[in-house]
Amino acid sequence: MDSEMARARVLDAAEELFYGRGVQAVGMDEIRSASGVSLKRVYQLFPAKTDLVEAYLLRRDARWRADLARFVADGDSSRERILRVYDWLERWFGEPDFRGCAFVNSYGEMGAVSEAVARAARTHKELFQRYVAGLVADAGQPDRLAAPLALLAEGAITTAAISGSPEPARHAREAAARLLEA
Amino acid sequence: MDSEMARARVLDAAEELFYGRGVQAVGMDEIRSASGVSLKRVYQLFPAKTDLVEAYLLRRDARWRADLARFVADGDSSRERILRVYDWLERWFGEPDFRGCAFVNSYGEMGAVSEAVARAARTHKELFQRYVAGLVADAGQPDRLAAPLALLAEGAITTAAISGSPEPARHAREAAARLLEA
DNA sequence: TCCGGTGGAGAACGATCGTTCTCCACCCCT
DNA sequence: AGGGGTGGAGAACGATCGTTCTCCACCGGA
Repeated sequence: MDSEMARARVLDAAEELFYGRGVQAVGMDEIRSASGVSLKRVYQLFPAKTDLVEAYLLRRDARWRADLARFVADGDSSRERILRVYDWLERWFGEPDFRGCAFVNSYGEMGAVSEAVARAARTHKELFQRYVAGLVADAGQPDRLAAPLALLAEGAITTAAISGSPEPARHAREAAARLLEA
Repeated sequence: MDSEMARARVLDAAEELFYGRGVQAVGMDEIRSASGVSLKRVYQLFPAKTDLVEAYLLRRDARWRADLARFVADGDSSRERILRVYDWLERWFGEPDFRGCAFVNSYGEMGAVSEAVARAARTHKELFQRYVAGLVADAGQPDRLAAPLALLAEGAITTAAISGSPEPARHAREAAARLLEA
């Protein structure tokens, strides 16, 4: 198994465990056993746990936004594409291992104590807001709609996570549609 | 110092430390030194750390909602009172030690591993949503507005926490006003 | 004045965890 | 065939932390 492969396996295991149970609740030894990569190799690839946490967040950010953008791009009109953001959220909320936003969770857990985690969360949210702003601009809608549309999505993620129901995505979608009408 | 007083001091210290740095980042010894209550007494009052965490969340929920309701009640009209929710959030976001929603943070940190924390977060959010629904009903607005108004508030809290800016409260307020117009 | 019990200070214990080290098997190069 | 270096398994180390225990000072009642 080459180094590329080992790295991917470690990151896969880290993502599943960190996201599913929280960063501090998962020990490095558990990542070793879940990934099948020896502890020595894990520490060669990621010299400290914080490096692994950072890599996990960066990779997840890229994949999350790419998945969202791919789904949204299938919309027929620019207005429809905005609303498809909430459809995608609803699908996400329905996944059995959905547990809210990895960045919000990590920020709540370590944001006060780890500047790297805080920065990763800030960057992720900023890129999401910029993406929404792009959709709004493409639809010829006024710029001021971007922030509330992002807030609705953000609120839906948190509410769905804590309540355990995907319903907030539909409420957010309806409200977004109403904001787009005016 | 009687038992009531000791309990209050411990909870005050726990709230400041747990909210400020996260539950797992704070040791019981630090709560002892911050509260001035001996470790033995702390454990008499709260037999385990989880009991202290639960008491912290319960007390914070009660006070948070009471503070909000007191501020909102000063609004002149029922419509104005709904919008004052976002004004109160903006004041909260501006406080120097604001670090997001204690329940969202605790849920992200321990929700997957502690059913008590998950339940406290669910209850808190449910009571907040019910409170918003009451304001909507008082204003004679349709019930379906309650959920999106709560989502805007929820999104504003998370976004303000991570971005470090109180601005999301104003965006949420403007969007809420627009939803109330239709 | 003695005494039992309450409470404080802090050491001690046991577990967990991040990180490193030891020891050994394997394998490519000459 | 021999040797050096890579990698695996897992023990070991040092720190932290939740929780308990020890020892002692104090204090109200006989």
